[in-house]
Amino acid sequence: MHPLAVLAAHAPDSARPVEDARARLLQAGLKLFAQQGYNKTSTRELTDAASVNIASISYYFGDKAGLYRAVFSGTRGAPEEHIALYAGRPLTLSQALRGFYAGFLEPLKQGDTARQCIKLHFREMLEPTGLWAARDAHGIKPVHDALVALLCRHLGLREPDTALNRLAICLAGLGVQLHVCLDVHDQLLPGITDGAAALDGWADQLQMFGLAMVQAEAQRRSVTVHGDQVR
Amino acid sequence: MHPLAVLAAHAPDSARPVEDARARLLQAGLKLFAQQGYNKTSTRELTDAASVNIASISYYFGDKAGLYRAVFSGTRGAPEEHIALYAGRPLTLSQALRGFYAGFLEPLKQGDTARQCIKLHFREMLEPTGLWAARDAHGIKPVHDALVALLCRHLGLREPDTALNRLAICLAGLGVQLHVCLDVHDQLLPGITDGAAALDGWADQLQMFGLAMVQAEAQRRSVTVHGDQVR
DNA sequence: GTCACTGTCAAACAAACGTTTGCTTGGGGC
DNA sequence: GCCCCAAGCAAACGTTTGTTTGACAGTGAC
Repeated sequence: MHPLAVLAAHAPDSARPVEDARARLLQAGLKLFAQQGYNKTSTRELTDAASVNIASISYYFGDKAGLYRAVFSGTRGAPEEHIALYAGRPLTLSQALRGFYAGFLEPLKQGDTARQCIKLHFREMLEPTGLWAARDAHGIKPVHDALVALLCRHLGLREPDTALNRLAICLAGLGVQLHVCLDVHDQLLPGITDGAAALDGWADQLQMFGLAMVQAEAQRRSVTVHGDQVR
Repeated sequence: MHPLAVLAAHAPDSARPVEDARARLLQAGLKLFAQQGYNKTSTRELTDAASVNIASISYYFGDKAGLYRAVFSGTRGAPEEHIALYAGRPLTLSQALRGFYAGFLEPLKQGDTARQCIKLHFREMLEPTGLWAARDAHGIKPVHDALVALLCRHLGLREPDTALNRLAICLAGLGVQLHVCLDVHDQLLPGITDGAAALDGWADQLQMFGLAMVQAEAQRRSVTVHGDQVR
């Protein structure tokens, strides 16, 4: 190909990229790191996807780890953290659970970016790179504690015991599993998490299941949870 | 160090290894692949852990992928597959769920090897290497189908619908999440999955929660599941 | 003794990796 | 004119990756 043909082909390109190389790198980083993890993503793969030179990573972020940190910092918090909004308020258990699971489902309603952010967070949670300093800042413990406090209040306990901790783990697990196994589910039953209607169905059912689990635990303790009822 | 010192240090070593290099490689492979995945595990790391020469991988298994396949083939099936034993038999729903979750918990009662086998299976399920040919042979779909069939029978349905599929996903999800988040849980609440007594507690509670979820779904459909009761 | 075979070893291999270098470009300030 | 500086580029750097090589020691058969 004639050298000038390249310039000609790139001519309309130079009008398009209002977003600079830095932004494109962050975008490609989010996509690729979420898709295939940190180690499996090479620097050349990143710069090719972003259509920038290899040296740009060093130029803008110091190194590959710097890019990862920048990508991770730019993402919103994990979905479970919605619980903080509901745990402290005088809502019924049913309402609190609704909000809890809505936090998990909301990112699925939005675009690819939101999905990728969540995927990256779960990746970091299940297999820490060590690059993201926050030991528990991306919030497993505080979320669990909030959930435990909520359950204690509704079950009339002063202190959580082992069984209540297991209940909290299982309640959160329903939401976690939804994201972790997302690809598996979609391959097993295509479209089971696609569309707003399907996600609303999930919200209804998760809320119902969560409530049923709490009430089963309450019944085991011979305690009644007032204000709610398995419909 | 004097060259002969190495020989002297290795002298008692040559008496120890009744297990040959091949077996040690398989052992190290299971441990490291389960711990840190395929890509993060280098060949030198493997041969160092197995105390064999680098060339041994090529000699015994052809290449690194061959070693991985050999390791994976040597592991027992995933824990969920116990459901096949319970789904077809005329047990109560409660008994079937007991058996289902027992399948998840049993490997935790056994030694490190069993834990590593399970970890490797979940790794392959959530993030396929592509080296293990079996697309669904390590059994997500058949397990789901068996669970769905079981639920259909107990809920009096001819054909599964979306809500029932979601129920099956959530039931299995409780068991899956237990393994996937094992390290997270142990860091959050140390010892929550340690010891036979704790695992029996998990079995009781998972069975109870599973039953509660099924019955909540039955109630929503205005159907009664006879023979079982949320205790 | 010689041959073939098995197993192990240090050394080297090409390829891919993350990173750095030195140079060029384009535009604004003086 | 000049200098400066952000931005981008091809090329190379040194390391690590997975793999292969050729030599060496041990063993049993003939």
